[in-house]
Amino acid sequence: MLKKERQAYIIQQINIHNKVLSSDLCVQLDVSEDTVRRDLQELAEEGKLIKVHGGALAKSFHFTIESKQVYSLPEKKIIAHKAIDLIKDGMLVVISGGTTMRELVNMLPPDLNATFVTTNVPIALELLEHPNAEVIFLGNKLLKSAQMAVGAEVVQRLGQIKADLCLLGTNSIDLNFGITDLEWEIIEVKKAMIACAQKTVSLAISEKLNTTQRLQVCALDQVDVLITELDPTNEKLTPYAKLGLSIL
Amino acid sequence: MLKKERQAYIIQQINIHNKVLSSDLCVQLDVSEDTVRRDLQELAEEGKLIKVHGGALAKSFHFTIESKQVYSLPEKKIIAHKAIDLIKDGMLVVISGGTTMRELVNMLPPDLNATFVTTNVPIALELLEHPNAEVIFLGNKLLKSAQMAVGAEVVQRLGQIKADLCLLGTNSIDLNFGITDLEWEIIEVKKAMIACAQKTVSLAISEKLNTTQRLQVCALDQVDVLITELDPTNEKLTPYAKLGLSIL
DNA sequence: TGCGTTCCCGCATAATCACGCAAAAAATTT
DNA sequence: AAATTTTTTGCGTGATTATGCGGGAACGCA
Repeated sequence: MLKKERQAYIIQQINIHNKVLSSDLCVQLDVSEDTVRRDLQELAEEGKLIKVHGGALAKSFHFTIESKQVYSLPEKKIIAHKAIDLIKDGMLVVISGGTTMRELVNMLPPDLNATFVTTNVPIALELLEHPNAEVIFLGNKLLKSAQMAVGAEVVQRLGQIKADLCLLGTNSIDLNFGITDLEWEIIEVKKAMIACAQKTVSLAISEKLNTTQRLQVCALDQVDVLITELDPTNEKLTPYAKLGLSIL
Repeated sequence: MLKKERQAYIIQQINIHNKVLSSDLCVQLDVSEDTVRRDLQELAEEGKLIKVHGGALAKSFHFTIESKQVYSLPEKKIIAHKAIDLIKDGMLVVISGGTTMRELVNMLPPDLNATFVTTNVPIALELLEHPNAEVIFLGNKLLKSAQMAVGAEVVQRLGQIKADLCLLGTNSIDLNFGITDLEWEIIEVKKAMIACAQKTVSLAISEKLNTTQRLQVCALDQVDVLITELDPTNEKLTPYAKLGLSIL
């Protein structure tokens, strides 16, 4: 077996498992541990992996302490409060994820009698704490990064729903590109959410205004209401109002 | 398992729970307490956490925010530990709810590569924290009391699954009446879980032995393994062993 | 105060690593 | 095709690192 082949195999293994053990590799490749170690060292120098005692880790294997996002930002509370007024008794509400949404669910008036549809696990959990809310979770394979269910199954079942309201936590909103998001699987679900609801509401902190991500969820003409923590008369919002969005 | 991996896992646990216990970690990671302690010490020197007696705290730990983590009974840890040995790489595991199950999910070895199917929201959330587990949530209407999805939809989709293992949190188990539970909708789902799995494991604290509820989930002949916190040779368990159950 | 847990220290063991050297393999030149 | 150079590999040695265990000290709780 050629050296290049071996190293390619190592990279491949790293990509699959995010790690390799020297001891494993020297069995799989039928070479001595020294050779494996030299290979790993070379690959490490080329920046293709991180060498550690006993093996190597994927370059993407970095662990940082991300301080847990404080979800009691006052802005989010303001937004949540405004949005809650849109939810009336008897409504069927489709609700996405995000910390703002969690804040909203937490603040729901206890006597509200509404049905909520979500694919987001933490949101579902919060909703379960509500005494009167009926909760429908559309499940399937769960996406770790967003803690939500995604996939054709979810999209299809959203298509069978006629909702009154779609509450959309929004990462990025822009005059030209509309609402955008990071991951393909997420925008698929959000699209379906918007499509099934009579009225779509975008909840966004003002810092998310006029920012974009790679993938488009929908254009602004599909959004009916925009909620930020700002006063509706704020000049940052006037361009959005001119496009026909209701500002709250 | 590589040292860095272990430390990354510790950091992750800290990020999730704001704290870790050395005693927990050494079980989860399958290393001695000394090793855990040395890891914590290293990470503390790097400023990634705060070492305290018995474990460590997140750097951002606020004493005002007491994490509402339920104090878990040591019995449940023993049970969880026994059950984890049954889960092997590549398995498809159907898993019910309950605090014991949560303990189990929390203790899953980080390098385990398995797929989990559940209908329980808190369990799904815990599973999402696991670095390698694939999580499938079978959703539908959520039952507030059990924080799980129930209904024909769930049962039907469970019927489409061929699982290797069914881990069943058990409220009541009795020699005559088998496993019983409180609510109609729950037993429907549990029945389906048992039916779709090759092997059914009942996890029960010994105080649940020889108790009954109103509704039967299944007779004992459908249960393959019974796990309690007791020693398998304990006389309380011998009648169950005589019925053909494996006792762990 | 007393008891169980956790911690700290040193040591033993085993695994891993780094280095040099020589054999083997591959590539290059003659 | 033979000879020479270069690269690669395996092995031995000793250093380094990682881990577990025992014993005594320190800690925390009742």
